[in-house]
Amino acid sequence: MAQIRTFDRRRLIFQQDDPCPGLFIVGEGLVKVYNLAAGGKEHVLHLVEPGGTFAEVAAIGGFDCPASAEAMEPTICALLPLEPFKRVLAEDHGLCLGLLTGMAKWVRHFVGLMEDIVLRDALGRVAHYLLDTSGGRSDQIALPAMKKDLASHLNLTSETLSRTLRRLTESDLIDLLDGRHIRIKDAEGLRSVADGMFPES
Amino acid sequence: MAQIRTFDRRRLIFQQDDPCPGLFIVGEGLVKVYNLAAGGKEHVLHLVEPGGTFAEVAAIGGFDCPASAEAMEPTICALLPLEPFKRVLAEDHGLCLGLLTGMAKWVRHFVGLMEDIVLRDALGRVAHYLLDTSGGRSDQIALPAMKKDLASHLNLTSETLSRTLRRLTESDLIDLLDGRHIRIKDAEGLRSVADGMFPES
DNA sequence: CCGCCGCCTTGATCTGGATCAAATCCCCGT
DNA sequence: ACGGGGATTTGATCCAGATCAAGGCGGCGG
Repeated sequence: MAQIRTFDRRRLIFQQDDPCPGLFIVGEGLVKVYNLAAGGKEHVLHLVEPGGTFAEVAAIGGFDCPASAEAMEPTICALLPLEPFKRVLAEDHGLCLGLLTGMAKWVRHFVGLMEDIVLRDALGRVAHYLLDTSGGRSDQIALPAMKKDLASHLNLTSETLSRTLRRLTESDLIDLLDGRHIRIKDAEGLRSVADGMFPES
Repeated sequence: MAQIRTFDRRRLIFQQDDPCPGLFIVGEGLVKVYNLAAGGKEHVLHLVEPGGTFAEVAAIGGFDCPASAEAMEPTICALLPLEPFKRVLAEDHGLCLGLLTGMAKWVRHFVGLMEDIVLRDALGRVAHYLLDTSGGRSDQIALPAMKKDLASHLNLTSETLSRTLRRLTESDLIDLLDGRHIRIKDAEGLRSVADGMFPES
């Protein structure tokens, strides 16, 4: 029922205000979902990794795409077109319930991002992002994308992100392993920075 | 099946991290849904007028309240407690579909707010808010709440909101009728300010 | 292996909006 | 009407983070 779609690196998948083509599920690669301001500034709403979906909200709500999407790496997606999706949705109550709770979780995550941007300063945002991304699982974090895109996600410039990571390193809260990997040295301390404390050193 | 609940002015309805009591529907009054930062700064997520609902997301997703809610005026709500709500939801496919599209619209509105906060400056945010609130219907706008709460919703201070409204007035784009009412004089011009143009005068 | 181009870091400066500080205004209860 | 307390306006100053400006560092194609 679904189609397979492949996209080269830097390929635009859809643009803001395009009619919604359906529900995408990422199989491989990385997709950046973002908005553009009049002046050209970009805000990265969501970085979608394999297993994630995008364009669900527009597909369900029946309106045009509220953002643009671009493949950041060679990417393979399954696309479930709008009509069959709506048909299945109208029949399958279990699916409907599942989507509802999935959407609720997604909204909550999104409210969290908004809170970060509005209520935390740069240091707090980065600290909170690192804790969230590590998931408490491991103290080893692989950044999902280029730093400039992470910075945009957190509504920072890449310069500020760079300086902020340096500050956290100098306070012995994290280690910068290489450009793409970070180790959390002091999760406790990082948590207090995320909650507005000033790092000691 | 639902209970009626009344709240005095300034009465806290629930706090962030409380277990979700269920789905609220406002009958009369005004409810402020907001988050607090560590340092005490407040962000108004949503101002709920009669006919609106709140706490839906937590009720559906089954997690704790992601924000706090306070009655801004004497307020009457219907509260549909969690258990009966879940029971109905599990049985009624039509309701489930309705909630799903309602939630999608809400997410979209919310993405719009995020876009505003991240991609527009103070002038653009206020101009866009005024256009959105008028709905193109009438050129007469009744502000739903105190200016300091509107300012917080747009991630501004009340001082900046005040100055911004003055600038728009001096550019002949709006008229300040009284503390609670604004008339749009030049919707065209306001739109271009919202899209990043500098007001002429 | 080399060269190039784009990302990342670091430093210097600038600025929009926050913060601090007064007046006023306005609503509401007495 | 009167008084009081919070809301709003207005002015002066401050500051976190943006912007501007160089280097430095990879990674990839040839």
